[in-house]
Amino acid sequence: MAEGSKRQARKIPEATVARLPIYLRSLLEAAGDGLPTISSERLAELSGFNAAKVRKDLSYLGSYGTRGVGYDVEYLQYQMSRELGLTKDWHVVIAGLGNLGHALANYGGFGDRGFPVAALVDADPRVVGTDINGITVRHIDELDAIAAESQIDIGIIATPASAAQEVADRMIAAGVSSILNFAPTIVSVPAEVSLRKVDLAVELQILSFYQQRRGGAGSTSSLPPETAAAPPAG
Amino acid sequence: MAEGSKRQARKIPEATVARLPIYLRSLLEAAGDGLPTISSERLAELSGFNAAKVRKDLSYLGSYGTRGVGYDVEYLQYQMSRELGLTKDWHVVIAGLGNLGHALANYGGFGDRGFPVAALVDADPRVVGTDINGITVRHIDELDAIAAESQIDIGIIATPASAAQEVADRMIAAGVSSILNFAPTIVSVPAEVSLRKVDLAVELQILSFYQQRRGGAGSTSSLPPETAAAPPAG
DNA sequence: CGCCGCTTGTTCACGTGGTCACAAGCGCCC
DNA sequence: GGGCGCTTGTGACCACGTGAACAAGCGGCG
Repeated sequence: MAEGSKRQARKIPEATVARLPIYLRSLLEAAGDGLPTISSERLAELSGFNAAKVRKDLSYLGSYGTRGVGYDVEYLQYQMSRELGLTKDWHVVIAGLGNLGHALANYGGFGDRGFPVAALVDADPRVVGTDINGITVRHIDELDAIAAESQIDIGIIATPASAAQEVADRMIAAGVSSILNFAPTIVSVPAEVSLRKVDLAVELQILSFYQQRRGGAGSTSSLPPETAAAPPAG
Repeated sequence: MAEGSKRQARKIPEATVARLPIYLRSLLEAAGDGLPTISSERLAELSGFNAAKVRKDLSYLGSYGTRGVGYDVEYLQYQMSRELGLTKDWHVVIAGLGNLGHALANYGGFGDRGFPVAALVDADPRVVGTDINGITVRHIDELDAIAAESQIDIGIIATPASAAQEVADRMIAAGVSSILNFAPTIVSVPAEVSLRKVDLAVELQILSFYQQRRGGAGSTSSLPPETAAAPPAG
């Protein structure tokens, strides 16, 4: 069968992709204020970037703006959601129900934003069988069965570092092709799997570096840090 | 008073700074295995980068390697810790004791790595006064007093988005010059304050983008994402 | 004591991303 | 219906980061 439509798959830079969710959040804010259209300048304020970058980023999605007027908030919101793949729900499995995993499982913001938690898994028999936020924790050995019951799109690793690689391997074996890793260790995945990582200790250490450079308690300034993001690793 | 020593403050690229904590973690691993020295190639394996990048990054710290041999693990570890400002403890205050803040407060990994939690603050009177991991939650209005009692170096914002900016402002007023923001909103800080942000929803949406591009359930591959990090915003 | 292999540190070329500036184009007003 | 102001979209330039290739240099062996 041929490709669905004449979708030419314009290549969107990684740096731009990382900003799209921020734009989308800003658009939601603007829509909440009842604004029908928004200019690149205003969107830049809301998202924390500059207007030129906003315009260039949006141009990768297509020419959805109107010169002299701005962007139609609702329409741009729709197009951006579509581009980000947010028109469908992505089912998430959380592995590791320690402090962090527990907090993630209880956090309701995922389901609201189109990422419902479909399953929770752990290896500790004392945790397996308990209920968290209405979901029963199952053993990680059941991962294949869980994936067979319902589609699992994204795996979140909230285990200790020592277990992270094996958990990732099992997720991939079960058909998961996007992984978000919170464990403070390197996880290797094949090229067709996306991997992103969040490491709290690393973030603190980066802050520590810049704070020390400023002279410990803040005197001469050196370089201010602002977080960027890259695309997931294949 | 003149500068302490002939510290010439070589400029380390932001991208390199973001990798230093990863190298340091890899060095700890190597030291745990009892290795006296390590080559750039092996360090590249452990840290997930390539050898050329490792060598270039390390060269910014100085010529701490020995040709034909490699890098002395312990010495490099020390130099890197010093550069990252990890020779002293950085005291952390966590604002917002919801799911995430609670998990962060209970997570012991911070203190171990040189970032002891010095205080917890919240605005909710039902939370103020409770004990978490041996620390009593205080009201956010006491932030100035808390900072006066003991040095506070880094502020972690784990509040709802609506409160984030005000919390940040109060932290800065209390003398905090490094902030890690978990709230899904833009926070503005003056140039002399470092800001980094972690947004779980954004991470998931980036994964969603690449997964959709691959064809939903994974067929043709497009681009794999690997997380990068930038320096904190001033 | 000289040679040889190994690994670093650096240089160079390339690609990506960011910034600026400006022409194109749309809507409104007169 | 024509002109004018406003905002987009894009093209060119520049800085940064990456990747490879190579010379410099150290240690060990004969």
